[in-house]
Amino acid sequence: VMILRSRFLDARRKRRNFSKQATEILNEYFYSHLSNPYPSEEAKEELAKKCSITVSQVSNWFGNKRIRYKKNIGKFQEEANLYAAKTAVTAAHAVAAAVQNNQTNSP
Amino acid sequence: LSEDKESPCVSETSTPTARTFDWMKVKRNPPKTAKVSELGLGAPGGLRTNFTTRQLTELEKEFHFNKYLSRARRVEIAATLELNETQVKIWFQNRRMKQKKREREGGRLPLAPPGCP
DNA sequence: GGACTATGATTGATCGGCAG
DNA sequence: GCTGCCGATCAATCATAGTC
Repeated sequence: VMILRSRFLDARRKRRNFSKQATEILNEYFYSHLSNPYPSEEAKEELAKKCSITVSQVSNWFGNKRIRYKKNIGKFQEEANLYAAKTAVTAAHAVAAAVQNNQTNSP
Repeated sequence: LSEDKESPCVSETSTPTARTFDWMKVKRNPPKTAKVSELGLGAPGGLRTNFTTRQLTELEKEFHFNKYLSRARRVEIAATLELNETQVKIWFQNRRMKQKKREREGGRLPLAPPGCP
């Protein structure tokens, strides 16, 4: 068990946390699709663009998120409720806007 | 990009937030990388093998020469490095994907080379 | 200053689908 | 049928960033 974990790979792992807003966007998607948090390739590209990160990073984020979430659902409960409420509000606004728009131009 | 069919895979619990969906229950079968027979290596029977630096170096060298392995070559390498043919096969598979990923992501976006502490 | 946690990346191996 | 490959994902681990 010689600790040969050097793995000739060191300089590669210079991690940098994502920006607050990028994490915000990713979490919004994750919790609003909690029943199936598997973004399509297209969705990943869009998220990557919005977050200013690569598609691979989006994949890594979702991979880690899914695993860690199911590993300890309780720990994410608070976060889940937070984003659930957030998306509910935006959804309500969308509906309101749609209704308004429907009234203004209905034949 | 915002459609979402409330999938038919829910499995219970009333609280709207604590529902458990099928993806949360997915469990992978443990690796079969255990030749429990012979070799008293006390192999539990399902552990992610840690490749040694020597093995990785050799595999990498071979990959540089051939992206794909012939059956014969695979057998040869597996024997030399004391690995399963499957492990060698999988390693090459993963290595190819890794290569593709790097090429495709070759040079783009996020760039912040020098100092920024 | 170091223990402890959060988080992004890596990677051996699995899963489902397709081709030969 | 069976086997290899691909693409996506899993699951465990690594190494660093952040917190206290």
